[in-house]
Amino acid sequence: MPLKIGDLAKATGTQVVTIRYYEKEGLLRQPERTGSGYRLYSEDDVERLHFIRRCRQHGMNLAEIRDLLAFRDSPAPSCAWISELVEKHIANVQAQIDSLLTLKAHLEALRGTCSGDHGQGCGIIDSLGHGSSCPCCEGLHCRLERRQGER
Amino acid sequence: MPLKIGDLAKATGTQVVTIRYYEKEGLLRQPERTGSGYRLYSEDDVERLHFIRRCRQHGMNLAEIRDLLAFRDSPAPSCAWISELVEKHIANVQAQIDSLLTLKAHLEALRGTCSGDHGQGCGIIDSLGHGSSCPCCEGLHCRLERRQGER
DNA sequence: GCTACTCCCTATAGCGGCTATAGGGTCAAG
DNA sequence: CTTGACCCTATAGCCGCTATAGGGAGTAGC
Repeated sequence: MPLKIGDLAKATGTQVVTIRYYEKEGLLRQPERTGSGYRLYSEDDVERLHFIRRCRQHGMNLAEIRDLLAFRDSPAPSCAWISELVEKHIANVQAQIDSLLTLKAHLEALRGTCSGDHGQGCGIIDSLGHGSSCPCCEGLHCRLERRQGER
Repeated sequence: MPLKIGDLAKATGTQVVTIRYYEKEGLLRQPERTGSGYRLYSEDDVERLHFIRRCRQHGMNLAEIRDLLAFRDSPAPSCAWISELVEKHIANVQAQIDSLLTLKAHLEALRGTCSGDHGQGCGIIDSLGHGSSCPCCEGLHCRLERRQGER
């Protein structure tokens, strides 16, 4: 027995609006409709949507998923490009990781500039620009005058 | 002598349109104008934009940068929140790294499913859904048997 | 029957941080 | 006096949703 959109949403952990969005984008096909226009889905659709969600979790974009679905629907002689796609994603993810590690190092250095040594400037603001000085560590140990009415 | 928007762009490695966008968003203030309406910038503006770009490189969003700029413009008694902001970003970046590492492991597992052992299914498509099988490794070494008309 | 409630429908706009496009004006060099 | 590089404004588009408005359908209890 067919599922309504809300059932499909629950079955796959997807928002109802997102399902309609995927349909509009051509990832899910036009479903059957009841007389009153309600969408009706089958188990196949549940699988298809699971597939899509899993791809999304792997950081693929909708265009890539469309390609994978097309292949799934009618396999072509070669799927070498699928391996390539996965390779590309691995490289991509690795690049993001590298960049985030660098970023983290920078942020930690930034944090270090406000460690409170002997009345030096706070350094966070200084490090970000290099001009005006932040008063926060003007006393010591970078801690907190209380400031009220700060959001 | 004042800079035109293109000069500022070059000096900071920013696109001209992005500079105008920052102005519209209230990160850069309304600059002087020539008689014919060209924007004119000073060295202060160069520094300010450098500050902004550095913050962006640290993954801060425009609202956060607006707050930092307001502080820079007129320092308040406490900047504890700045350290907190940096801490928050470090945690955030770490979370992204963790999530990407997991993702990478998954993608590598996915790649592994198409390594071509002895006629097993390709597994990439299989692993993403779990139903239809990908013909790619049906022979061996993940390459191209023909399969027609499934579903 | 009526009401209340939950679900469903379409259409449109908004998010962030730009980027692109259209349709012009300004200015210095050749 | 034309070419070409620069500048201007205004508006729309990108992605992957999410939110809002304004309504219809279906079911349970009175």
